[in-house]
Amino acid sequence: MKSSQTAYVILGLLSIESRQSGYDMRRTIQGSVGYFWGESYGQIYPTLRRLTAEGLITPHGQAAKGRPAKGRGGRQEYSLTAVGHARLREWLALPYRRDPPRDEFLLKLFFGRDAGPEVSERHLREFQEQNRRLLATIEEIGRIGTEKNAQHPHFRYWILTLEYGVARIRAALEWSERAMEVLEQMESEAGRRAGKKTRRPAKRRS
Amino acid sequence: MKSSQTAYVILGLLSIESRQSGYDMRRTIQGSVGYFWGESYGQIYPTLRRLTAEGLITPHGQAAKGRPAKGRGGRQEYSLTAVGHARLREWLALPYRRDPPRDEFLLKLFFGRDAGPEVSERHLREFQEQNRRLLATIEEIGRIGTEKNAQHPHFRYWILTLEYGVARIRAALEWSERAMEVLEQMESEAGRRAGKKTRRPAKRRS
DNA sequence: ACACACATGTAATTGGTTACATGATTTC
DNA sequence: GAAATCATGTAACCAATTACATGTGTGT
Repeated sequence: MKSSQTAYVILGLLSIESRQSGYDMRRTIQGSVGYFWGESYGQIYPTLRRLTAEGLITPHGQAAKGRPAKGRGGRQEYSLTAVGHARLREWLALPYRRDPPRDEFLLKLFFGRDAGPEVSERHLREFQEQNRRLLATIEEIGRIGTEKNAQHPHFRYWILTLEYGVARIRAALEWSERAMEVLEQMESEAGRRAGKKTRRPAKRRS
Repeated sequence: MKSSQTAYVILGLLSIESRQSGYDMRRTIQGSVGYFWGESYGQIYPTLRRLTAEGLITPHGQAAKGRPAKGRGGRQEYSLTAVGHARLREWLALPYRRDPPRDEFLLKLFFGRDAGPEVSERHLREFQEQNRRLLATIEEIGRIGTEKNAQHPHFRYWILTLEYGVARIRAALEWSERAMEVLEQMESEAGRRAGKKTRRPAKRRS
């Protein structure tokens, strides 16, 4: 009845392309919505079963009877049923729920003064690198997607989400430049206060 | 030993201001880091106990012996211990972990074509309103914070996080303007294809 | 008298990650 | 024949939300 978000990702993916296995889905997710959504196998496989039991998707081929059938041949593909498709559309029309925000980077920055500016600076640098990598990834996704899917009816929705990702990351990077200056400023102040020998605030012990 | 993030929020809050109760903390969180962090009572109170047991915080006053002591007088305040403070600093120095991203708004937009542009437009409009409200909130937090805390040693870290929030939201709003145009464009195309009588794509039933 | 804000907590449930286990097939 | 990749799954754990339960003091 009340399906998790994972279920809808699966339905959505199958609505775009039939005959995907759990393994496929995970890879598709990483290569398309990866920058704003993630799923683990531990979540995908059980959900696949549940959706099958509920009749929202159907397995293909000999249909999963008997043992799990491991190994490369053990591949089990699924497709959407009409019911599943209807269910997806229902869900799409429902207001999205915004999940409680949790950003540990910001949390550490917020409490950062206790650790001294060098620590925050380190986190910030990591943040920048991460965002640059992410930007590269998104742009790559966009490039590949445009090459081979420009005709696809979903295409325009896809670029919308991509563009949002790009906008968000660019904003983060711009902010991070300014933030870095602030932190460097604070460090040099701390250094001056501490005298010439060390630029560390006195606190440090071994 | 391995403490949840909630534990560190508590330690952090107490490092800034002592003698807070669980109730206080929740309100403080909402009024300061609320736009990037949330906590529920169901998480705070158990954690408070655990942290007390581990000696990272101490209860004040008659110290929590006997019954829970409900009602307005039942207020139990806590402060950081030296160990707790050390632990906070340790955690601050550790690399932040980035939690798996999950944005249902983007997910629905990504799969949006199945529901037609009107649906996505509705979500987008909600998204805009939400972000405008959030922007107002953050700016309010910033205003109040600047008025009464400009001297506070943590102040510069706080504005950094606030500014990030503002930057992120502004980017979201700018993007949303462009996105709205795209969706409207799609709608008018769909309307044209469907003839003069209705501007809805044929799909609709009921 | 009533509503509201203060104040603390528990139980049930969910949603999810991580680590593990297994094994086939391709490629080098 | 070793390593990488394809492929499926389970068990243990954990973090967190939600809904509930309880009760006091203050302001109108």
